[in-house]
Order: sequence, then C-alpha cells, then structure tokens
Amino acid sequence: MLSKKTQYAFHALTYLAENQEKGPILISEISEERKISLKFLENILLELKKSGILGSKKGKGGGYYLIKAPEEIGLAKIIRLLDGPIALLPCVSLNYYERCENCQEDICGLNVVMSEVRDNTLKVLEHKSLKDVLRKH
Amino acid sequence: MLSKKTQYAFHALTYLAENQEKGPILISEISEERKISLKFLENILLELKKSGILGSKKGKGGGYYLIKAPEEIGLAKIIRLLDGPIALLPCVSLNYYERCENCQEDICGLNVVMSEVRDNTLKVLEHKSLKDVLRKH
DNA sequence: TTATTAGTCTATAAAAACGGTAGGGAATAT
DNA sequence: ATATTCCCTACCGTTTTTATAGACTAATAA
Repeated sequence: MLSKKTQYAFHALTYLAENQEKGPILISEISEERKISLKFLENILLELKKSGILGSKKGKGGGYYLIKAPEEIGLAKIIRLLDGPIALLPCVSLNYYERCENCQEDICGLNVVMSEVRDNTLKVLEHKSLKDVLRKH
Repeated sequence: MLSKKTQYAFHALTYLAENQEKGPILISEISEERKISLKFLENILLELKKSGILGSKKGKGGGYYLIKAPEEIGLAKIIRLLDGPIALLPCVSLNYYERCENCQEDICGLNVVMSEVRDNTLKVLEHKSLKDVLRKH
C-alpha cells in the first residue's frame, strides 16, 4: 500500500494542478483544503521541490507551484520518490535493485512472476500522469 | 514490497512442493535449506497451516506438507494472508476495502488509476500458482 | 510406559518505519 | 524594517516488522 506521505503528495499535487492559474499556493491553503497536517505537508512539499517537481517562492505572495505541466508528471516518479520501490521484491526492482540473499535469481521462479507483476504495474503508472488523476468535474 | 514473512513463506512453500514425495518435512530442514531463522519460520508455517494451506504431523516422522497440489495454490492468496492488501490504496482493495477519509471516491481520479493497477497486478497473481514459481531445473 | 521427536502456543524484545511535531533560520515583498 | 512564507534540522511517540525464548502438547517407537 502507498504510505500516507505519498497519498498526501497526490492530494497536494492535484490541488496545485487544479489551481495552477492562481500562481503560487500557500502550504496552509493546501493543508486546509485537503485536510493534511500542516507541518507534515511542509516536509512533503519540500521533498517534491528538491526533486524538481515543484517550484517555490518565499515571502508575501509566495507558495508552491508546479514546474511542469500536469501531463508531464508521471505517477511512477512520484511514488518512487516518496515510497521507494514499486516492485514487490528487491531483486526485480528497476530503480532500487538489490540481490536477494539465499536465492539464485537464475533458477528462482518467483523472480520471473514478480517481474511480470512489475511490468504490468508500470504499464499503468508510467503512462499515466498527474493529469489523469485530477478530480472529475 | 513484500515483507520478509511473505518471502520466507514462498521459500518454504516451494521447498515443500519440490520435496512433496518425501512426505512430511521438518521445519528445521526447511530452515537450514532455505536459510530462514527456525523460530520465525515456525510462526509462518503455523499461520499457513491455520489458513488451510498446509497440514502437519507431530512426533517422529512428522513435519509439514502441502494439502493441495501446487497448481491449486494461488499466489494472491498467500500474499493476502501474510501481507494483507495487494491494492495500493485502501479504497480500491477488494479484500481489505476501507473508505478514504477526505476524498470522495466518485470524483477521485486516483481511485480509477489505482483500480487499473490493481487489476493488472491481480491478472498475474490470481492466475499464477505455486507451481509457476518452483525452481527451474 | 517412557523417552524422544516435533509441532503449538504465548510472551517478549530489538529495530525500523511511519506519521507527525517543534522551532528557529533564510529569503522576499512592501 | 517588518511581516510573510518557505527552509531546515532535529526530535518524538506509536505501530509494524523481524525476530527470539521457553514452556507445553501430541504422536510415535521401543
């Protein structure tokens, strides 16, 4: 399951996308609108900024804003950023690969199946963007 | 990612499947062969027994054994048993559904995408069995 | 019937992850 | 200068994960 952190990130990002025309948005506004603890949200937005998904502006009239268009922000990237690997096993992770102890990959059948699961998952997550996840009005 | 518990369960189950003809297998044998802490493995096997996947026999000549044929033991069931939900969000889980707080499902775009991810994952996990995961010799 | 073998059960505990909080610092607009 | 707003570091409490310990019960063989 996705952590609260990632779920909150999606909430915040969709809010920013839906209000892009308003310019920089206050953390506190997102916090209130989407019912997320202010200080926790601060950390999340900062993390998203550091990895180049968001921009920010300090002082009056400041806030956070999307740097790229919603359709250019892939869901897989956001999940990996906040939650780590998408794969179900370290030995089939594309971005966080680790060798399994006590298990030879060349004869391990789990490896094959879990690679297939990973591919099926990524087929969705890598081709869907923030735009696909906005509120339907 | 799958927990160690679930990973160990797969190790143990495949070992049992690969040595089915030997009759009941000792916990200690599985523990040694697959390098799993004995006492931890005990708990896992007991859990698998309680949910009807394994049988056991006490005393000399005892041990654990598969109750059903490997091809009848689905991977999704094992994962759900030890790890809980397969879905990425509670609100799209088939077996562990929970309503999302602060989020109306009918207008939530995440809901739609994550349902799709779930379906793609289950397409693999529900149609593959223990047999598909045995060591390739 | 007794010793041995093996699974069963309950409790405990260390370590890591999760979810959140506190409080000052730094930049910016006015 | 000062109010505003994000930036940064550290910390904290709870839950989950990953085990470990030890006593107990059941089956079997001799």
